[in-house]
Amino acid sequence: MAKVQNIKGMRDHLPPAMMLRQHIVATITGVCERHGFEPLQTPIIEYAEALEGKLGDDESLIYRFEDHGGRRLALRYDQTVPLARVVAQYAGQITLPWRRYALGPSYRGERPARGRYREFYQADADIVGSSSPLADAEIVAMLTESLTALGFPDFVTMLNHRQIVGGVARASGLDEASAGGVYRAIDKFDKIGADGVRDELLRGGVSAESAAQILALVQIEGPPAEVLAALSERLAGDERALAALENLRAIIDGLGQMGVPPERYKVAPRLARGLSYYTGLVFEAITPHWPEGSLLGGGRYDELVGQFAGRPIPTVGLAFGIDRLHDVMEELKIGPRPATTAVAYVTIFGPEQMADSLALARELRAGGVNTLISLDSGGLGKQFKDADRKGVSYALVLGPDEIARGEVVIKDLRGGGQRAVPRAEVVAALGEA
RNA sequence: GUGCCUGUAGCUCAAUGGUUAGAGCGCCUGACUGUGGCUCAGGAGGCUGUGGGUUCGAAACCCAUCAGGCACCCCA
Repeated sequence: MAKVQNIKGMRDHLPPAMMLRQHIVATITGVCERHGFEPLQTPIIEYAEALEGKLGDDESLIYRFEDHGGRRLALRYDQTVPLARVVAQYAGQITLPWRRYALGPSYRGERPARGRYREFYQADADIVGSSSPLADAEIVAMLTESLTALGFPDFVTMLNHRQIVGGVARASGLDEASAGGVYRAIDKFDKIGADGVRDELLRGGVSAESAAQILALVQIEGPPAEVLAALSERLAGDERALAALENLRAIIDGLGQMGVPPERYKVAPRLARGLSYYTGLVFEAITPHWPEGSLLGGGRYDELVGQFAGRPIPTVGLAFGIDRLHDVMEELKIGPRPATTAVAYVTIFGPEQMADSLALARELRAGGVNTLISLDSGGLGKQFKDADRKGVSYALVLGPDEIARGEVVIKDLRGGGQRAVPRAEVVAALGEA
């Protein structure tokens, strides 16, 4: 007999979890569509070649295999590479700038942990073909709207720019090659502290003097305007870093004008982010309730999309990790938690009343009320118990007396109590309840 | 991928190497032939993750394997 087991790092989502997941998805796609983003879906499988050479060190995490024809294929690693492929492949049918969102599973062969799985769902939202700081700001605004709508009480989005991070490294006399180690070290600041970062930098061959400078830059905190001012002072000689600071300033202005609450974002020079394809803005939303890491992140990547198209196509975007959002919401006990999809449970008094009950169920459904019909006419007690255990809020009774009077009894299984309402008013009564 | 911890009923957990592996919750039946939750009485449910080994004897000790958790790594 086959193993009764799912694959390591891949999960089944039973109804209670699935209902929360669908709420998360509906909330996020709602925000996307209110911003005029268009949906896109691509296959889970891509040519391995399409994914290779874009992820830096972690290509070993890609699931690869051969199909029956010997083609080298791979499961997609994120939604970004397929986006780049689509933009190049359908260049004639897509008008830039293009706002699109995509929802679906991606696969990484990592060691699973809490909030991190080998199969995970992402909702990806990107603005393709614009380098305007307004595009960057809109993405961050959508992130803020989404997390707020989901009910996250206290999240903050940390903003930084890759060329500021690069400037930090350059200011310390390091070349691009050794910069990667510097990014990784400072990215861990919140986890291992200043001394931890210093140790790691020294181990990586950075001089004590440079390490001290990097640490000083990275620890600058305060209101965005002040942080930007302090950074431009320290990075004064670095053209690219100054341009980046100007860009970040424009993005932050945009956030203000879009009405993003100031307490929801801050400039954080220590934010680096691992993915190597980011070129401009980088950001991560964090909450104190999830010390394991970020809720979601993203940034600007002006070169990746162009790799397929053969010309630069500036793009900024973000990825919501549905699984991670779900895990955190589960832990914080936020979000709706319906026990089932049905609101009403229509009992069947007996064989004589079955037709009336089925007709009532049909009326309720036509009126937009999710309705469960009993499969058992063997006693009301049993049916009430069934309805209660399913978590349905209202049980409806249509016995001989009710039918004679043209009424339906609505029994409130949550609060207790019951009342008789005229048959014609049942949908309205449940609608307002 | 590396290191550490864990795996016993549907769930949460008990059980000095020694009878037939237990409890709470949940589940099923009944008390209750037009009314769930509360109460009471009864009942079902286990090759102790899997496969080897040590031992007179293993849920417990050893090895392997699978799965989960934590740290590293990285990230959604």
